[in-house]
Amino acid sequence: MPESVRVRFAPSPTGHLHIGGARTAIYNWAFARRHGGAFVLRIDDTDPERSTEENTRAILSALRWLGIDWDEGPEADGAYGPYFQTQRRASYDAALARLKESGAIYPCFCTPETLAAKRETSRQAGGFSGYDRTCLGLDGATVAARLASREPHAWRLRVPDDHGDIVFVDAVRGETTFGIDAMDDFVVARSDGSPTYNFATVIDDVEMAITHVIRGDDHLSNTPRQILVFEALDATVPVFAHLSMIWGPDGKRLSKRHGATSVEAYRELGYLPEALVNYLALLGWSLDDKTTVIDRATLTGSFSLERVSRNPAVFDAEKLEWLNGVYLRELPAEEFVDRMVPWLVDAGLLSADEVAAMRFWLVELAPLVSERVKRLDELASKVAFFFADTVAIEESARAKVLETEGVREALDAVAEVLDALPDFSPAAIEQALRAVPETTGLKPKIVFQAVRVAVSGSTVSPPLFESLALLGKERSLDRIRAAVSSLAQ
RNA sequence: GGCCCGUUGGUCUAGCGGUGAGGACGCCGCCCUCUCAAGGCGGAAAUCACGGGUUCGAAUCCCGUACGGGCUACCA
Repeated sequence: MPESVRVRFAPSPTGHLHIGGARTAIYNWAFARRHGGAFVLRIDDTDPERSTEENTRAILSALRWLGIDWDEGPEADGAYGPYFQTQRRASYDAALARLKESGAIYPCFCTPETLAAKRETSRQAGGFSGYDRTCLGLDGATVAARLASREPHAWRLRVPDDHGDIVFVDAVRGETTFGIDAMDDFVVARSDGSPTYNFATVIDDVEMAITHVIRGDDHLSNTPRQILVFEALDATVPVFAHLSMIWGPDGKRLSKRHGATSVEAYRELGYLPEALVNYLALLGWSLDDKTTVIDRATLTGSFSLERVSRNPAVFDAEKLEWLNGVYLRELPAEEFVDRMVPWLVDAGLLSADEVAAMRFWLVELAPLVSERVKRLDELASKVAFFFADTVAIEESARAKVLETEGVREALDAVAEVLDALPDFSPAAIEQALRAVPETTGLKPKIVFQAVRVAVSGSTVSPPLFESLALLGKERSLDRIRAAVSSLAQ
């Protein structure tokens, strides 16, 4: 690429960061990183009704959590600011003045009511339903007089009469053509002087020297209009790349009724940001014909618009879960502990100031559970028995496992054997426990399950011998003996 | 209505004129195994939306049709 790449992500702070928006951000970011360019974050906060500072903060924090860093934008400065549209009004006004000067735009005094009525009738008749250029036909004196009388008016971009069809090469869709006949003189400035979206966006992209506009499919039809603005401004038209939508399982646009849709919600559900980024990157882009697990470095090193898919993608929560499990398993124990601790603290299993002292123990615990969860939020219930003083034994587990002929005696024997162990290591425990069945006549599995239930309260737990070792001799024995006495008649 | 865009197993995708249409999730089975996972092996699952062309040859190129989506605002 000749000039240095500059891309932007321009969310509207009318809500939290949506999964679809996150994917757009990821693609922009990865593209910028890949080409050594700049990733600009711009806040499209021109809708005063719905935009809030709180949403802006939430979006920034979601992006940070994902690890999507921006080179310019809020809290990052940059030479092309300000990065909030509400602070860029002077730019829009200046551009408007320039276009008035050049005659590229003209005032329109038509009222919204008459426009709506005309639109309705022409649509009924079929065919073109754009503006009929009533106000373009006004003579100079009339316009001057009506302007002078401060009659309310919007400003419209005049589509040049000699303009051919609008053709551009979309980086993901290829050549796309819009017939010029279907283009009407659209409004660039409202009667209150404020710029419309299609105008403001272009001014911003021009002034921020954006080279590639990577955005959602829903803007594809806006592109010819925006190209007209670039041309009126005599600015270089950037490369456009339109991403298809993300759908829910029913083929409809992803929305709340499909479940979690915000990045924040996935964080709260116990997903790892690297897994979410990987999953989203793959939702419409592929590295090759076989790679599914793609780390950040690979993504930023190999992302390309050519490999972005053109069709809409259904969001598959199950695949995301699987991928999250993959990342969880790959985490080194130390790292896993760092991610796990907040969840355990939140669940009240330990307090923040106990963590340092327990670190070594937690690092031992990590591998026992890391390959048994797909989300961080499953952790607390799986390890709770390690932290409790006593365990509540599940009724079904008691009935199915403990109340079996010979189990009481076996547990007695287990307690005795374990008590005699000088070394309470997993290996020693295993050796000792395997010797018990021989004396009781019960199958090893039966005995192991009985110990598992006595100690963890459930028929499902992390590996038994390691768990006993981690729990410690004393607490293990207490629980086994408690189970025995609860069985005594 | 008009204008654009899209269509490969249930899902995400590879493919870019000649393939047994490959991979991943999910599903099923077997193995491993102290439970659960993880892992290993194997399997079912795609008339490449449909119909016409072009070509010796089409999932791949062209044209229609159907279905889905977007835009068509003084919303973004």
